[in-house]
Amino acid sequence: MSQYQSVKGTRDILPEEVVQWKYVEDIVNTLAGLYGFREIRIPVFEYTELFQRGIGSTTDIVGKEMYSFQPDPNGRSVTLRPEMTAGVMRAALQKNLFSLAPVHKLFYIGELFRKERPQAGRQRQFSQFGAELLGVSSPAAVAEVITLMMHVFDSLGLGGLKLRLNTLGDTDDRLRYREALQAWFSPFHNLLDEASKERLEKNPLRILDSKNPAMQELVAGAPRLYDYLKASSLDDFRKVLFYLDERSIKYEIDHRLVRGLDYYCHTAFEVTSSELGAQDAIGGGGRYDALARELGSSVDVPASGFAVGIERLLIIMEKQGLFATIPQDSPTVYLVVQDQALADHGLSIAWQLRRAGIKTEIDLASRSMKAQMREANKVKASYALFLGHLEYETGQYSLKNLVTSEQTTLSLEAVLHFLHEQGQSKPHFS
RNA sequence: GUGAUUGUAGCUCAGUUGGUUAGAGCGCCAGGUUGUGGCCCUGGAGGCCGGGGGUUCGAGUCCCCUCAUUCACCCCA
Repeated sequence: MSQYQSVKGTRDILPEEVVQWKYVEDIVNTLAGLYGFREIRIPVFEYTELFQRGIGSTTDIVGKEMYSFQPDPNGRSVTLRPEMTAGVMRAALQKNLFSLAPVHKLFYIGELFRKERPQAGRQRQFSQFGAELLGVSSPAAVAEVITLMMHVFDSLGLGGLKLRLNTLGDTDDRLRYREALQAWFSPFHNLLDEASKERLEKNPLRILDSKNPAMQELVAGAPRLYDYLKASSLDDFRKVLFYLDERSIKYEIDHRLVRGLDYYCHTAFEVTSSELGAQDAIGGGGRYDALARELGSSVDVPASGFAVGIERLLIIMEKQGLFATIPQDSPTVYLVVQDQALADHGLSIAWQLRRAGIKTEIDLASRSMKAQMREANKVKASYALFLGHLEYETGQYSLKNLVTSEQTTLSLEAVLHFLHEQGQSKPHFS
């Protein structure tokens, strides 16, 4: 064990795993593009107030999970981003994107930081991809965002996911419901657990999705937000469901689904997987019409978005054996050099092959031919190209197909030609 | 922040009621004749048994502390 180890809740992604990450990222890039979303990259840290305003000071994220610090003695407090939405909206407002066009469709892939106790599927540094559709208040926008998210899951081949939806109504609806909830819970004040008591004051809706069985029992009899929705809110939600039905996207309606962030309104959704253990949410999102105003915008910017946890996604893919289909990035040629005397010549040939766009591996440690062959086999090279003294003198090289074990003797030009014919060369810079 | 769990070679783990030089499999390295892999065989390197203190003639094995890990609660991706 080395003296230093990675910080609690962080981990290294080694090359074998990076392949998996890129595979996922490629699909995200492709599909987001297919739906007309363009990538945005924003800073990993922001002024702390952005998150306090944007996410809500009553949330756990802001209350106890942020990594905040002062960049200099007189500086304002800054915070490592614990989520993306607030930052994306900030960027859009700061850059006046809405004066260029009323609608912006953005997606992102990036790392987030929350100071939580690590456990299965939860780390202090983790990654999400997500999309934000800004400037559209139609239920079509949420449907669009959900559809993209589910399309990604589908393309990756994930099975056994459950999409749950709820509607939180608009501000009026929630205000009236909030009062109704407080009135209903008040007589049971003594039965509430610590967290719920606090929520009763600050954000009674959050009592609804408590995991505490005792609370759930209590909640079962509580009034439903659904019954407090005005007609237009109800229509909005029904329209979302209509779109999902039309696209054959399966879902469940869950009246207790509230979501932890204050900025949501109308449709909220969450996707869970039974493969994940206790932290079973792989993605979620919803509509957040009030966020822009909250951040000081002078105009309304209705918005919808989702975020998906990449580490959790990869856990599911691993468990479902979905990595087998990822193509291996193995070399085409392993150049086997007889001995030290030919090492420099070997390097020269390797360089020529690479210039020709042929993925070539060579042993820089001058090990025995046997060792080189074992290595060639281990890295799954397609061919071994032998450079011995005979080849050096005659200019005729032995090329061995490592799958069929067939071996032929060719000039270097013929080797290049042959590999090009085989489609083994790739586009390159020259 | 709370609770529980585990901590022996790079990895996965054995290590009996505390008793001599701490083991296996995989991986790694090198060989198995003269320039060639996968299988097989042989050999080798690699462990202050997480760290500190204590009990004991003697501790990987018992006790305490500490650090780390993992899982769960809270909450979220």
